Amino acid sequence: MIGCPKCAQVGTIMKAGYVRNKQRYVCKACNYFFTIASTEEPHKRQKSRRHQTTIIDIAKSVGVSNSTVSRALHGHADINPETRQAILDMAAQLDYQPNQLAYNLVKSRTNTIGMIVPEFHNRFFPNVIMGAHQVLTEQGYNLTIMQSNESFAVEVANTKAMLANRIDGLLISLTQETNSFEHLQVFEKRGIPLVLFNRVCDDVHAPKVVVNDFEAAFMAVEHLIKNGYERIAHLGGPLNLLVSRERMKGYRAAMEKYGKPVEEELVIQGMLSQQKARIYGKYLLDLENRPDAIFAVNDSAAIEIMLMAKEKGIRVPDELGVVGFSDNPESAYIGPGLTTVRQPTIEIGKTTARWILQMIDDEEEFSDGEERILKTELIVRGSSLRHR
Amino acid sequence: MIGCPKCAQVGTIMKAGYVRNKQRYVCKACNYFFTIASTEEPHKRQKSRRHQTTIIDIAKSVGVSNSTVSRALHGHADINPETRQAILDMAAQLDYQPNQLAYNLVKSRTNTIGMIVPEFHNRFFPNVIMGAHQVLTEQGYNLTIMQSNESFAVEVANTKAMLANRIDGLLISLTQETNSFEHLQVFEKRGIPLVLFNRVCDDVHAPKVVVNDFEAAFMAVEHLIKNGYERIAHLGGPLNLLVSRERMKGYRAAMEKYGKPVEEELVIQGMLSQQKARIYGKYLLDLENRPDAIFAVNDSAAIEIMLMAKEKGIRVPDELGVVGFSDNPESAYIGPGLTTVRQPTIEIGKTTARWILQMIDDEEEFSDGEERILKTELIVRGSSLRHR
DNA sequence: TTGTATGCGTTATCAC
DNA sequence: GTGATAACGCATACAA
Repeated sequence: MIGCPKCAQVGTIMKAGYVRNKQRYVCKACNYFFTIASTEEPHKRQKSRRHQTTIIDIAKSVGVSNSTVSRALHGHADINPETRQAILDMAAQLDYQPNQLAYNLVKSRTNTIGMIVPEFHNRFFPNVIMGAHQVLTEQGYNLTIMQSNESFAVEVANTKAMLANRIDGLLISLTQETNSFEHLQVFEKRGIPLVLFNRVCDDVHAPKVVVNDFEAAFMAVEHLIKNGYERIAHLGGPLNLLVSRERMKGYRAAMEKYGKPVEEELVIQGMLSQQKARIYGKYLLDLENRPDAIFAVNDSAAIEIMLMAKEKGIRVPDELGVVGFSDNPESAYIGPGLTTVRQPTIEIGKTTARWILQMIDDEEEFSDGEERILKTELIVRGSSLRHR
Repeated sequence: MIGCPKCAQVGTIMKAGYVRNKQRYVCKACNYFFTIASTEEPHKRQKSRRHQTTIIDIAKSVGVSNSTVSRALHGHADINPETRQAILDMAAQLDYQPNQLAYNLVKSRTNTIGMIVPEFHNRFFPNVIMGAHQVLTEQGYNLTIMQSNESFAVEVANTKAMLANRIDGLLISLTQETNSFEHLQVFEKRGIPLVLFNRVCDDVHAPKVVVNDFEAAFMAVEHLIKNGYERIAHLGGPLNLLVSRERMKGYRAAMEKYGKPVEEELVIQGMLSQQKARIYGKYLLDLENRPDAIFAVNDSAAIEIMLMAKEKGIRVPDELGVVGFSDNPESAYIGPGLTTVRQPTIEIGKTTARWILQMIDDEEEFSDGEERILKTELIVRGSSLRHR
């Protein structure tokens, strides 16, 4: 029990916070404040087993203030080269590792861009990541990747986490399920740059990077038509995905342009899973009056079709033309080769990354849904070249 | 120009810091300190255009202290249900988003696991990521992915960034170039959990998750031998990769076991690029006395071999058996099908993730290089089945 | 050129 | 049940 240094009373003393690592007390009797150097417990500093050395440690060791250390570490001007060197040496000696968390907190920016992708199953998103990663690292940004796993709930959770972690910008490609967009509109509201790519939507005011799905689909179908196919089916993706809708439109437009009637029983709109592809494929191939060509919304589906055709003894491309979308690696190697649409995946990544950096630098206003449309390329292989 | 409230002089006033958000001044004439509520500029708070609402804002609005708000937000006990609800409502109304940075700083943990992979070119790492991601998100952890791009320098930079961002643990697969390991030993020194996978090394005391490369290679070569191939070449990877060395050993062991002499001109050790694969493949196929089978260190190389064989009119599998490693998606579709070794990629990811979580929870000591070895599976396809 | 003091947004300790 | 206030580690405006 301690007594008051002023009125010498005992039992009237209570703690009153800390001052410079010393316990501060107040005497209730005489209202006198005083401190006592906390002897047995040097409060925090160096307390925890795993104390990470901080700039304060360096400052103490060198005998300067923490601000000087901070300046030295950041190569600010106006600093004595000798102190500076001493600080740098001490930092190395103490194995100093800057704490990015503290830095970010005080700067309220993280130099980190977030990216949310729906899946890692195909080459598409890994490639986009590679492209974005390259641009971002060149500019000194980190890239944090999350995966929504085609689940709306996970996507929302991911955006929340990104927000909480105060990323400087978000690149996102939506899930198949995503039909509501509040979780994205938050970014707009808070002025955090946002760029959508590939799986985009019209309900959020943010730049979008896409490919010319409509044109690509149009060209793919046109290619089939020019190769003599007449009754072309379309195995499409879920209609809440813009890309599916665009490809569907492209299909219909091409059919119309060349005067081919679209038989609705040959047009399917569904999910993208492999299982579904098999089911729809079977349906199409088992039709009494089966199509002589199929334009599939992606390569996985197209490949399923080709495998089933083989099982059923239907010859590709003579009895059945097939065109896919995306140019998966296996498409070059299967059967007679799968004709498909190649997407500039790396370029998509680079473009989205450049755009968001620009938004950050320019503090550019959210554009009213501006779109950048990258060009695809039709890769013609055996599956669509009928031997006449 | 303001005058001194005490001596009423003007022009003797200078700023002297802030006190409770008020500008503090001192009169140089009479040495009197005083403050003036900064009217036009309420200092910080709400100053920045993009002020994020904080718990303090909530506290003020509700009329309680920030500690109460903090407790309410975290569902602590001992809080009046009404105040609690009021706080929650206000939080929603003000669109409060917790600042993870501040949270992390004070807790000095981030709930984030870092992962560094050398490349995104093959399916391997994306799959590992999927596995790890699943386990980590289930346990409430975030996963931050970085890519070293097969560059040692980038790898070192990445580990530094991870360190700076105070991740709670690191999962890493090394680059082909990595021959020194100080950047990893730092983790050990600082007690940050570290797990190596796939591309591991013996120079750092950390758990490793690998597959049975030796056995797998042994079985692959054994399979070729049992299918009647005699002079089996090995197109190996760079020897500083442990996986390459193990596969090489497995190859040699199998050859030895079955009394096949290893002809050193049929054994190549090199880098993994596609270009190199073509060069080495050409060398092997152009040999005067060319091998009748090739065991390649990965599928990309094996596929290059198959393509070149086709170009040269060498029939696979009759004139040349080929076995790869990894089971890339295209391997199932090429030519007669590529026999290969399937790695449990998803499981690798899950295992590394589980392990690092365990290390975090148990504060487990760094094990002395303990290893977990997952099983591979030989996928037999046409490329190794000679028609006798 | 260097030091002082304050703030970034939270949590946690302790007094009440 | 609630309120002060000290950290967390760093940057920086001002003062010196």
